[in-house]
Amino acid sequence: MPEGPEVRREADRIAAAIVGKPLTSVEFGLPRLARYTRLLSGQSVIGVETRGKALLTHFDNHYSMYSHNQLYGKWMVCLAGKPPQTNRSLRVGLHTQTHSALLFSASEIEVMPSELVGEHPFIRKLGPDVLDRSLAWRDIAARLDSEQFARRSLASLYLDQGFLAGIGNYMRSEILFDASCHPFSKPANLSRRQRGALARSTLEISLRAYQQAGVTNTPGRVRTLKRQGYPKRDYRFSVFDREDLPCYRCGSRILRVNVSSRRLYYCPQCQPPAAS
DNA sequence: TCTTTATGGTGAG
DNA sequence: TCACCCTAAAGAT
Repeated sequence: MPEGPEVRREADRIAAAIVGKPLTSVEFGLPRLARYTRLLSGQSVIGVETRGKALLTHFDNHYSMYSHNQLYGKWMVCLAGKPPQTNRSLRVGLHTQTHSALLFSASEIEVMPSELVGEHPFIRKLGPDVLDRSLAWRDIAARLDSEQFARRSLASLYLDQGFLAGIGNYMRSEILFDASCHPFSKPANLSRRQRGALARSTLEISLRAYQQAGVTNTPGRVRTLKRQGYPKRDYRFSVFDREDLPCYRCGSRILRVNVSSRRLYYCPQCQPPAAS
C-alpha cells in the first residue's frame, strides 16, 4: 500500500541487498514473463530507482524491469535460501549468493530494454518526482502557477501523477492540511505566499514520509488525545483517517469527503476556502 | 464464510 | 465521474 516514499524505501532495501551481485537465479510467477528468466539470469542488478510510485530495477545487460505495486504489491528482502513465510503469490524472485529480493502480489510488471523505460506509458506521463533532490519548492510553486494546472482544484492536482509524481491519497490530505489549503481551492485563487507555502509543505511532508515511515504528526499530541478518551486510532497522520476527531491545531472536527471515490480529510477551520 | 475496504490506476461515456 | 481491474486483509455475519 505504497505512496512514493514507501516505494523509495523498498527500493533502498532491495538495492542494499542485491545490487552488484550476480543473480544466481531469477523467477517469474507470471507466465507471460517466463521468457525473461534466461535473459536476466547471471546478470547483476546495477541500480534500483523509483519514479513516483513506479520502481525500476536495472540490469547490467541494459535491460530494466518496471514494476508498480498499486495497492497490493510488496517487496521483501531475505537471506538466500530463507524465504519469508507468506501466503502471497510470488511474482518476481531475484536471487543472489547472499540475498534475495522478492516481489509478491503485484501484477504490473514489465521487462524492457533500459533505453525504452522513458517510453513506458506510465512513466511517460509522470510529472517531477517529489523525492527528486533537484526539485526545489520554487519549481513546484511555478508549476502551481502554470497555465496547465492553475485552474484545477488542489484535490484533483494532488492525486495527478502528471502534476507531481509520488503523492498519493494520504499525502494529499496531509500536505493540504500542513499548508492550510482548502482541498477545493485552486492555485489561481491562492496568494503568491500561499502557493509558496504549499510548495514547501509538499516537499517537507514527502521527505518526512520517506524518512520516518509515514509519521507526519507530533507524538506528544497523540498521548494527550488518548488520555482524553478518544477512540483508539492510528495517530500517524495529522488529518488522514481522523474523521470527527479534533484537529491537532484548533480542535475543530476533522471532516471527510469523497472526491471521485477517494477519501479526503481536512480541517474546515484551519483550511478555509480561498476567495474565488 | 461473506462482504467491504484499500496509501492505485485505466478507460469509457 | 463511474465501473472496473489487480489482490490481500479487515470487518461483518
